[in-house]
Amino acid sequence: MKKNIQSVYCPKKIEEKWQKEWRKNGHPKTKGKNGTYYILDMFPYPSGDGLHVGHVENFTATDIVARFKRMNGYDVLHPMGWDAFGLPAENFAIKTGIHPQKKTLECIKNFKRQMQSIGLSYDWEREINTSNPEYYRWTQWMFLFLYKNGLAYKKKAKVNWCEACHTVLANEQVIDGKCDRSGDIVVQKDLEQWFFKITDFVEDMRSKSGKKVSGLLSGLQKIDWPSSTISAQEHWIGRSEGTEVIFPLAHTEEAIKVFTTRVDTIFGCTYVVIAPEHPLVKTLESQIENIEAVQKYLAITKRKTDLERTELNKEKTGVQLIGVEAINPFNGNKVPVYVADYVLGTYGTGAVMGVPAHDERDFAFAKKYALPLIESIIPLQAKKEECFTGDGELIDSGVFTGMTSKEARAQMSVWLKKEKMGGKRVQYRLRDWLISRQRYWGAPIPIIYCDDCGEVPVPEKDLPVKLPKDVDFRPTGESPLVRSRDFHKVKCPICRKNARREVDTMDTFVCSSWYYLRFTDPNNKKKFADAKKLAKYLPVDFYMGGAEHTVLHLLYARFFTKALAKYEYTKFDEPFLKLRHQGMVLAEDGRKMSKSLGNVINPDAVVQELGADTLRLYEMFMGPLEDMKGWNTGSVIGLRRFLDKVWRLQEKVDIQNQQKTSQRVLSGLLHKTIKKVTEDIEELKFNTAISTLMILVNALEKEETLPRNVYEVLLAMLSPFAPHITEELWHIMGNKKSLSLEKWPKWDKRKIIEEQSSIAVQVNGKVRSILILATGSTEREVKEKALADPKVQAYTEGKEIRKIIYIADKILSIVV
RNA sequence: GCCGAGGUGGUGGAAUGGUAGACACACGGGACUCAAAAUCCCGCGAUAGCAAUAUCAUGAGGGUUCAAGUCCCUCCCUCGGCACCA
Repeated sequence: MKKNIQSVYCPKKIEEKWQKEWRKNGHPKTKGKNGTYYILDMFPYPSGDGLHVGHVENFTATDIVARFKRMNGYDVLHPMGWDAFGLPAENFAIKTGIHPQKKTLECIKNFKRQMQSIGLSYDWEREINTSNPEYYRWTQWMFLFLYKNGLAYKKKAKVNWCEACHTVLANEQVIDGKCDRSGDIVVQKDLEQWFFKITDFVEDMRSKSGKKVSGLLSGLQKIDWPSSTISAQEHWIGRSEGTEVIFPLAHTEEAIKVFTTRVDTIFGCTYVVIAPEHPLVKTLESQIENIEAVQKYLAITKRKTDLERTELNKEKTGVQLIGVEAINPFNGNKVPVYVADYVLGTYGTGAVMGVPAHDERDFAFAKKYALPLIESIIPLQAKKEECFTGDGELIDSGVFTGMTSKEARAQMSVWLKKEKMGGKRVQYRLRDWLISRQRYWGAPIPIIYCDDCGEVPVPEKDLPVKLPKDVDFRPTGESPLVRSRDFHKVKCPICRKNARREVDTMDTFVCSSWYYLRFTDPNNKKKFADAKKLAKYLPVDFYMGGAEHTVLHLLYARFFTKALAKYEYTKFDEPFLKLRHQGMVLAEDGRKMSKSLGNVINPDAVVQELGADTLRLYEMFMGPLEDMKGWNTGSVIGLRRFLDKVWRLQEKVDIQNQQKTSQRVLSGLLHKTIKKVTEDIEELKFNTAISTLMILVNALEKEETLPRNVYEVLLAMLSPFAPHITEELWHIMGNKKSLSLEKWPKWDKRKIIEEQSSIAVQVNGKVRSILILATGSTEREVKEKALADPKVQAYTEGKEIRKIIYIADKILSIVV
C-alpha cells in the first residue's frame, strides 16, 4: 500500500471538493442506534448583510455537537431555515422598489452559500422558509387553532405605535420606550388589534384529558437554560402575590379597588391614587370640584410618551380630586383621592393606596404634596423623616397590632374576604401578546368580516390565505393589503355575501413560535407535522442562539408549545430542553461590529484567505462559547499553523503499522486526549478541547514515525471541528468511507495512568520541592523521600513536624 | 434601585479547594538560507540575583483551611437584563 502524500495544505481546493460532495449527496448520516438528538440553531433572518461572524460562532458550535453525536451513534436532526418575513425586506422594497420576496430569496441564497462554505452539516432537505405559502399556511392554521379555542381575540386597547415603522408593536418589542427596530419613540394609540392570550398560560393547567401541563412559570424549573434567561422570563411574567382592597367612596355608590403587596401597612394609608387612565375619573366628573385642573393634568399626561412618564423618576406629579374621599375599610378613615401618573393604568387595578411611611414612591409623593406622613405602623429603626420598607411588628393597627407583617398580610386578607371588601390576589406584569401589524411582508391573518355574520375565520380548506404580490406596500399607517382589491374584497364563507378580509398581517414572531415543529415533517400537506414524527424528535434537545431573544421568541415559543399541549396536539410542554446563548463577537476595537464603524469582519474573506476549517477552529478557540469576545485578526493564524502541522504529520505515518499503541508515553497521551476532548465537547468547552488536540499534535510532531491508527484517531477527534481537512487526510490514509461515519474513539482508563507522578511537597503551604516518583507510591514512601530531600530539610530542620497531609500522586503537605 | 454574569501576564484565555498562567497570539534570541518567507529550537508575570533560588502576585480588604483564582463576609469596578409593577 502506498500513500499519496501531498506536501502543501491547500484548504481552498480541499474544502470546495468536499462541499461539492456534500451538496450533491447530502451529509453522510449514521444509523442512529442510540436514539435521536435534535440540535437546533435559532434560524436567522436572511439580511442583506450576509452571515455575521457571530452566526458562524453559533452554527459552528452546534455543528460540532451534531457531528459528535452522529459519530456517537445518534439519529441527529440538525435543520436550518429562514425567518424570512419582516421589516428590513419591506423597508428595502420601499426604498428601491425591489419586491420583498425577490430580495428575500436573494439573501437566502447568499446565506445558504455562506453556510455551505464553512461546511455546516445541515439537513438541507428539511429547509423551510416562513414566507413560503406552504409554510405560512400552517402559521395561519395556528392562528385559527388559537382562535377556535378562545386564545386569539380582537380588542380595542391602548397600544404601542411606532411612527417610523407605521405599525403597532408588542410590549416585548418596546425597549426603553423606543421601537426595537427603528429606535423611534413609541407612542400610545387606541386601536383595535389582535391579541394572543398568553396570560392564560402562566400557571400550570390540565390538558383536555386531564394531563398536567406546566405553565410558563413553573416550566422554567425543569429546563436546562442559562439562569439569566430564566430569571429574565420570570421577571417579565412578574408574578406578585398580594391583596385587593376595596375603598368605598364617601357620598357615592362607587368604590376604588386597590392592589397591594403590603396590606399590613394599611393603617398607615393617608391617601389613595388612581391612574390617569382610570375610568373613575370620568364617572366621578360631576363630583370633582376642581374638574378643570384635573382635566388639564390628564391632557398633559396624555401627551407624554411612556418613556417620558417613566423617566421622571424623581419628580412625581399629580392632582387631588377635591370632593372625593375614600374610606379605609379597616379603620373607617376618610382619605383624599389623587390622580397621578406614577400609577400605571395597565398594572394591577390601576389604583394604589398611599402609605408614605412604608413606601418610597408614596413617601416622595406625600412630601411633595404635603400630605400627612403619619407615624410608622412598623416601628423598628425607621426615623421620622424617612420611610421604612421592611417587615416588622405592627403598632397602631387595631386588632392586628402586635402581629408580624407576614401574619398581618394573611389575616387582613382573610378579614377582607369575609367582609367582601377584597382578599388575596395574584397579579402579573405579563400582558397579552399583540400580534397584528399594519405591514405588508408578513403572514395574513385568516379572518373575514361580514356585515351579517361578523368575524368569520377562514375555513381550513381555504388556507393558505396568500399574500398578494401586486400591492403598493408603501406604509400609510393603514395596512397595505387594504389596497389590493382582490385580496380585500371577498365572499363571506358562511352567507356568501360580500365581505372584507382582515388586512393586517401577523407579527413575524408568530412564524418563529412553531418552526421547530415543522422541521420534523417539513413537506406535510395535511398537518403542520405528523404526530409520530413530532414524538420522535421533540422536544429539542439542544437549542442555541443569541441572548437578544430572552423574552421575545423564547417566551412566545413556550406559549405555543403549551397551547398545543393543552389541546393535545403534542405531548410535551416545553419546547427546548437545553438552551445556550453564544457570546457576542465584538470587533477588534472592542466595539460592536457595525457597517457604519467599518469594523465588520466578513467570514467570506477569512474563508478565502485561510480556509473554512481555520475560521471554524479560530471561532471556537477564541474563548468560552458563552462569553463576549473580541475578534483578533492576528490570532487567527495560530489555528492555521495548527492545521498545517496536522497536514504535515501525514508524512510521519507508517501506513503498514496498524498497531494501536506505540510507546507507552504516547499511548497514554492519546487516551488522555480522547478523554478530555470527549468530555469537553459534551460540556461545550471547545476552546480547551482544541488546546488539548494541540498538545497531542505537538507531541506527535516529535516522533520519528507514527502508527496509522494514532493518526486516524487524531483525525476522528478533530473532524467535528475541521471537517474538510480531516476528511481529506482520512482518504489520503486510504480509507474509502466518510470519516463522518466512523465511531467516536473511546479511551482506555488503564492507559491514562502514567508511570510516574510529580508530587509537590509543601511546607506550611508553600511548594519547596517536586518529587518524581512511581505512580501509586505509598504515603510512607513519599514521606520518607520528602523528608530526606535537602530542599525540604532546609525548611523543616530543627522544627517539630505537627501534621502531614498526603493527596495521592499530587501533594504532600507538611506543617511545622 | 433590583436581578444575572464577570474582574487572572503585553493580548485571548487555562486551572474537580491541591505545583497559578495550560494552549495560542504578540515579542526577544538562535538554527536553516546568498537573502527573505515558511519551518524548527530556546526564552517570555513582577522584583532581586551570573545562577541555584528567594520574595511578591489572580479588582480591594478581611475570614475559613495544612492548602483559596476557586468557599464565606464587606467594598470597588465592568458587562447584560429589568425598572414608578404598588
